[in-house]
Amino acid sequence: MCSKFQLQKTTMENNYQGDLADIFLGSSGPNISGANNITTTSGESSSTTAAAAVTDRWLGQFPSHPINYSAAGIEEPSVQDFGDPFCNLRDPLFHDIDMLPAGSSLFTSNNDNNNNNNNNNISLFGPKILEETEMKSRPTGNIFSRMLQISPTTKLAAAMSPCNSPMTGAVALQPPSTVIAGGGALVANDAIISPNSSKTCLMENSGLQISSPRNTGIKRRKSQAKKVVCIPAPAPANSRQGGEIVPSDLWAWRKYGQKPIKGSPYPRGYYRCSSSKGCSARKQVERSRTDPNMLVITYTSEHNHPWPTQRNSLAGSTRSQPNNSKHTTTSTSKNNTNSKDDQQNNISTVAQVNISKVKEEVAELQDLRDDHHHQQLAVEMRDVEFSKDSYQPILPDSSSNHSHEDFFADLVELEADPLNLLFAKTLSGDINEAGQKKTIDAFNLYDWSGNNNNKSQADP
DNA sequence: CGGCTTTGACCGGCGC
DNA sequence: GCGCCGGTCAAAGCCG
Repeated sequence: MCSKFQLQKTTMENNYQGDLADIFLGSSGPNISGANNITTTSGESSSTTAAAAVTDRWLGQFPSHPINYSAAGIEEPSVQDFGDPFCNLRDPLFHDIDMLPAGSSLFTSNNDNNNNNNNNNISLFGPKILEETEMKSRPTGNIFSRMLQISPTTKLAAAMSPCNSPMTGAVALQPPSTVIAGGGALVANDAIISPNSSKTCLMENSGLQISSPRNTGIKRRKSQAKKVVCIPAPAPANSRQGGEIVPSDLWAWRKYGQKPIKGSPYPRGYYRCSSSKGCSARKQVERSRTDPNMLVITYTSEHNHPWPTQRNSLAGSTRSQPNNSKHTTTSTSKNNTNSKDDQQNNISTVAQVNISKVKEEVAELQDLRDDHHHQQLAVEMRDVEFSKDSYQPILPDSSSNHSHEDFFADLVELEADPLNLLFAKTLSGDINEAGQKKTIDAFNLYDWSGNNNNKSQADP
């Protein structure tokens, strides 16, 4: 129950600071169990948590595509398969396949159902970024067999047809260091899978060519690592001519180009990180040519800076959403009287603000601790080995010998990953130094009402 | 005024 | 070598 596993860097670059592997995928699909069933750690009946709320509300942006499992030839998720109190928690928000210890079989194949009862032991939070070599080495029959690696040298006939899988309501974010798949698709290092499906959501990647004609002549086309995310398109394809409504994430992106792609009726948009000058992070957004309801986002390179927490660094990050042009981060920061519809439109923006708040709260808690050792861990969190038990949600019947020390260790671990913290807080609440449950307003995180006047909002 | 999107042009990789 | 294709640049205009 306490197995440990390594936090690993991606294969891209050593100074990876979280983007490509940092995908959060939520789920709004009604048939994906758990997305709406997250319970609080105290087991309260009215326990649809803020996390679930945020998921729902966030995903409210996106069209819902109920899965017809039978029609799709997909084995419908069964409660028996995950018959444990962790099931619903893990499934919707923390189906972090990447976090699985070697040999775990969270999403077992049909031949692996016997292992399902062991799922209790799987961490919900331990971020683990698989390296390509590790993925390759995974034996078939477990989760990793479904992670199809998309290497830059592999040609795939199923070009840009990632959406055969029944992913529903997946949302992409890029908080550092975590891959969280919420019953939808999981994006790993150059791979994407659909955990609820026997089908693999495979992204053609080799065809994507990254050139830097005006750079130093470095050939990058085949060597450039990429990550591909497939998410439900927030709006119909005809929302705007040539434009896409791109779900914003925690980074600020600036569109620098758009090209029609041969073979696809949909253009591809090119975005670069505008959070920091000199940041080489880029992403490409286009609709799947086989499923216009899905957006294919390809991330290239990585951010060379921490995530944007300043308001201005996020400015315009949602501008690509034409209907939201009046509700960008700027308006969010100075106008708290948005209508409900506006709130929906601003979900991602609010999330960004709340993430900043989470960071500040973490900082406060850390001040309380004054634990130098863990401070050090925070600095080195990317390389630190940690116990996955640290991320075990506190549930009534769970073996919660969860010491306060461990909890604070969690905080440190989570510091660089506010999204993780976001959910961790929701699940376990906050504990002060005396070990008492502290009802920190985790819901502040999900204050979509726009009435949040908390000073920790990023805008000064 | 700063930052954004749009869009045509430019450039390099790749296949034939 | 040539042409296609995709990725990027940069000017122009828009927006708050």
